[in-house]
Amino acid sequence: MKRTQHGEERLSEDEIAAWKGMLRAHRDLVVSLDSQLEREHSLPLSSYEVLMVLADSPGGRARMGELADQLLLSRSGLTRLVDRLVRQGWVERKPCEDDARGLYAAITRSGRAKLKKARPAHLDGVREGFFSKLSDADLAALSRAWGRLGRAVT
Amino acid sequence: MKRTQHGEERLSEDEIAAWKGMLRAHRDLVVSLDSQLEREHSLPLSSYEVLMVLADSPGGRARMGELADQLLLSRSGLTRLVDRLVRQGWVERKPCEDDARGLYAAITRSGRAKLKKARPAHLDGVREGFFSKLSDADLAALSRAWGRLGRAVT
DNA sequence: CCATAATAGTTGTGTGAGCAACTAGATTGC
DNA sequence: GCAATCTAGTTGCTCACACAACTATTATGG
Repeated sequence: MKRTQHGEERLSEDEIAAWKGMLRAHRDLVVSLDSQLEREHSLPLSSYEVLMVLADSPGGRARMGELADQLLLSRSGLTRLVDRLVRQGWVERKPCEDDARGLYAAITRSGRAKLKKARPAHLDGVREGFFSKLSDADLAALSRAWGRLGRAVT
Repeated sequence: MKRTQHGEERLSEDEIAAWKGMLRAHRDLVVSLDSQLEREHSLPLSSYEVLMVLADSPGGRARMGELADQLLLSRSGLTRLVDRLVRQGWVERKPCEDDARGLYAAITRSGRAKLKKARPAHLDGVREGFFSKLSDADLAALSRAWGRLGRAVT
């Protein structure tokens, strides 16, 4: 495994494979999952993820800020995403008892129904495009790698 | 390593770690590299990538279509990205001798100069945020995993 | 050859995202 | 107990991108 040093003008073949491979794999997966959801359930991946996080949250609700953090989204981005979901009737905003500035986004009955329909297909998509192609050893190695990257800088 | 089956309503903890880990790692890295380039060189990552591909292409030029494919970008997206680079004077469009429909995007002298300044810092950023945190075994495992995912479907 | 279809790239248009500025409510400290 | 500050969320604005429609050129086949 050839490694390059600080300041060198190029990466090694090995490094390029690991790095560009990630960019491409990520891209291909996200695009394919998003278009599958859109095609089969008229649901963008971003909306799906909101419903999923909410459904798995206690009481089916979460504070706007927490939701934005979990979804790796800016707060304004989340505001508008939730707007769209509210328009569809899948989410509603609820006041927060102990902080009048705060709001909960809460999944509605109809949101749960939507998610119930979409979830199995989506998870199968992830299994098919990702897990099924990887061995146990691959998965373990990936988890280990993400753990190491996790302790981030800047 | 627990694996879930087709049709199951949830993923296992192990699966979630491997999957969400990739989403987060990718996101953190791209954001950090993009803002570093923007901060230190006023150069978005997307523009940097164009310059890099062109500089590494024979004759410092590539057909618009090929470029779009390499950068995982739509054709129209690339048209506008190249527009911006042309405005900066870092790239120029050149007619294609053997196909009057086609165009080359070609890196200019000033584009090469820009890249020369930005490249070491960017590569160090990748080394710091990615390679330096991973062992040889990790890198090999990642490459292997990307190779398996590569044989894609849909 | 000439009509039809395919291809390369650009342009019109809509959308989802971020940043900075804003509003409203909470917290701190003097 | 009230001014200064901070925090939660939204709104104004801009921008990069994708898709679909378009133009110009090349390839096909009858």
